[in-house]
Amino acid sequence: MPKTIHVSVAWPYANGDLHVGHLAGAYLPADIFARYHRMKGNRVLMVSGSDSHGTPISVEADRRGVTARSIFEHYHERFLLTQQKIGISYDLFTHTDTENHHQVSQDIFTVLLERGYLYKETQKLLYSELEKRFLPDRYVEGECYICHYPDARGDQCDNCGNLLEATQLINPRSKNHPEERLSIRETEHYFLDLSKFSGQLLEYLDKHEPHWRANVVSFSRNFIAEGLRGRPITRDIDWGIKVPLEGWDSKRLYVWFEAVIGYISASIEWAKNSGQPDAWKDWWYNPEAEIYNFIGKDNIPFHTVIWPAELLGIDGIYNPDSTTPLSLPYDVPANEFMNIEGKQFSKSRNWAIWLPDILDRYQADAVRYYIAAMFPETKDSDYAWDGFFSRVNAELLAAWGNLVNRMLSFAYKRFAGHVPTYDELTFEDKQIIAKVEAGFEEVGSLIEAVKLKEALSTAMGLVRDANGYLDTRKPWMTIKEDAADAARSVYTILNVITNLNTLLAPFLPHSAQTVHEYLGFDGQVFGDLNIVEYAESTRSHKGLVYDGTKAIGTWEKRTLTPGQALREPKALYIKLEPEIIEQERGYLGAPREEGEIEV
RNA sequence: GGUGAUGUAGCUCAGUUGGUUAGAGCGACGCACUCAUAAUGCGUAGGUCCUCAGUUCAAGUCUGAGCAUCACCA
Repeated sequence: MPKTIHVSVAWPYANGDLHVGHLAGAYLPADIFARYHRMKGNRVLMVSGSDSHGTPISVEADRRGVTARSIFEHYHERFLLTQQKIGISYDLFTHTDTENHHQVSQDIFTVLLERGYLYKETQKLLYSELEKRFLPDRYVEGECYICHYPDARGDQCDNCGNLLEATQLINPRSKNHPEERLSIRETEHYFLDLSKFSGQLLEYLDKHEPHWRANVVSFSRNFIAEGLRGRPITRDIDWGIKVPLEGWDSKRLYVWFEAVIGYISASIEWAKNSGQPDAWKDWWYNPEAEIYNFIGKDNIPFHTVIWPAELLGIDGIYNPDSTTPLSLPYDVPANEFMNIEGKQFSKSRNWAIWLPDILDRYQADAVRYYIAAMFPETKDSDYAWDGFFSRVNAELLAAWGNLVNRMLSFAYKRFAGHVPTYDELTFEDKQIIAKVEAGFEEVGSLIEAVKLKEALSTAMGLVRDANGYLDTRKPWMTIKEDAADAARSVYTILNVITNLNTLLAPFLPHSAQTVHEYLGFDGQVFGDLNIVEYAESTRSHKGLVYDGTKAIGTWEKRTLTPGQALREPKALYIKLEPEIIEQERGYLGAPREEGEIEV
C-alpha cells in the first residue's frame, strides 16, 4: 500500500543567494527524502517557494535603492536556477507574491477572524513624520537604555548584546534619516490568540513526540512552557499581502503568518497547475497522509506550535463537508546549523559559501555528498574546505567513483563491452550480492526515519565491502588462467554496482543517471526538473517543477542480465586539487560579486 | 539572567534501556595488489570518554557542581 507523503520545505527569503546553510538545513534533506519515497512508489508532494515579503527584503531594497519587488524577483530567478542545477526536486517551487497565495492567505485570515481566533490590540510603535510611516525595528537606531551605547539597533545593542525594545531607546532615530526624531504613536493590530489552542496543541505534541527528534521536542515544550501569548499578524508596512478589511489599507499581513501558509497555498497552486484542482486534498484532508516539515532549528516553534495552531483554527477550509480534519505536520525533522570553517554564517561579513559560486566550480553531486555526510542532524556541524577536499577525493571519488570506474572499464575492455555470462556463482559472490541487497531494507528504513547521515554512511560501508570483495576475488588475476571464474566475479561486481547505485541515487541523482547508462540501461532514474511559467489573471510567475513521468528508478534490488551491452565508461568524479582549500578559504569574508548562473 | 543542547582518537563523528579489552571514516605509519582518476585491500599506532564530587557490584552512559562552546528566550 503506497504511502502519501507531503514534503514541506522552509521558504527562503528572496533577499540574497542560497548558501550551504540552506542546503544543509532543509533543502537537501527534503530532496533526498522525497526522491527516496518516489522510488519507493509512494505518492509525494514536495513544495516550497521564495518568501517575497518580509523586512529583510525591504532592507536589502533600501540599501540598493531599488524596489522590494525587483529584489525578490531577481533572487527568485536565481533560486530557480540554483536549485535546478543542484537538483532539488520540488513538485512546485513557487513564491508568495502570486494571486493564489494572496488569496489563500486572506481567506485564512478571514476564517480565523470569523471564528474568533483573532483579536485587536493597540500597540505603541515608533513613527516617522518624514516618511509618514511606522518604522520596523530594523529601521530604528538610538542610544541603548542599558549600556548607553549611542548607536544601538532597534532590536539589539551591538555593544552590550542585549535585545532591546525599540520604543524604549533614548533619542530613537530613523536609519534612513538620522536627523529626524521619531515619536511614539499608537497603532491597532490583529493578534492570533494562541492561548485558545493550548489544549489541542499539548494533545498534538503528546501524540507526535515519540517519533520527533529530541531537539524538536525540547524547543517546542519550552516554547509552550513560556506561555502562549497572542502574536501580532498584521504590520504597518506597505510591502506584503493586504489585510482583507475596510480601512486597513496601510497595513499588511505579518510575514511569519503568511509564509507558512505557503505549504497549503503552493499545494493548491500545484493542483491547479496540474489540471486537478482538488488533488491537494489528498494530502491535506487525508488521515493517512504524512506531512514532513524540513526546516532549520530557528524555525521549530513556528512549525510545531504556531503553524499547527493556524491549521487547527482553519479546519475545514475549502472543504466544508469533510469528515476528516486538516492534516497537521507529522514530523518536523529540523536540522541544527552548519557553520563555516568554525564560524557562524554571516551575510553582512560574507562569511558564507554561496551555492551559485560553488556549483560553478564543483560537481553538484560532490557538493551534495559532502553536505549530506555532514548534515547537522543532532548538533551543529562545520563545513570545512579541507573536509570537502578529503571527503570528495577519498570517499566519493576513491571508494565509490573508483569502484565503478575500475570494474566497468575492466568489463568493457575484457568482456567485449558486455555483462559477462557465467555458469554458477561462488559462495563469496552470493554473499556480497545478498549483503548489498539487504541494504535496501537497512538504508531505506534509515531514510524513512530521517536519519540521512547514517543512511549515507551505511551505503558507503557497503561500497567498501564491495571493494573488499574484489580484493579476495581478484578478477584481474583470474582472467589470466580461469576466465570462467573472472566472469563470475565481474558479473557479481556489476550486479553489486547496479544495486549500490540505486542505494546512493537519492543522495547522488546526477551520477546515478550516469552509472545507470554505463551499465547499459536506458531511460531516466529520475524525472526532469523544469522551470515553467504560469499565468494568473493579472501577472505570471515562474516555478521549478519536477516532472516524474519519465522516471523509472525504483527502490528494489535488480538483477543484471548476462550479455547486456555496456556503454563505454568515463571517470565519474573530478578529482580535487589541494590548492582549492586555500583558494576557497580566501573567498570567505572577502567582498563578493554575484556572477551569472550558467545552466 | 532563564531554558535547552553539546564537550569521546590529530580531524569529523557513532556509542541504544549503565555491564566483558571504548567504535567508524579520514589522516599517519607498515605490508599486499595493479583492474582503476597512485585509486583499492589488510594490518599497526593513537583516547585519565572536559574537570571535580556522588549513586552503584559496575558510569562515556545516571545525579550534583564547575569550566568551555552553541542556540533559543528575556
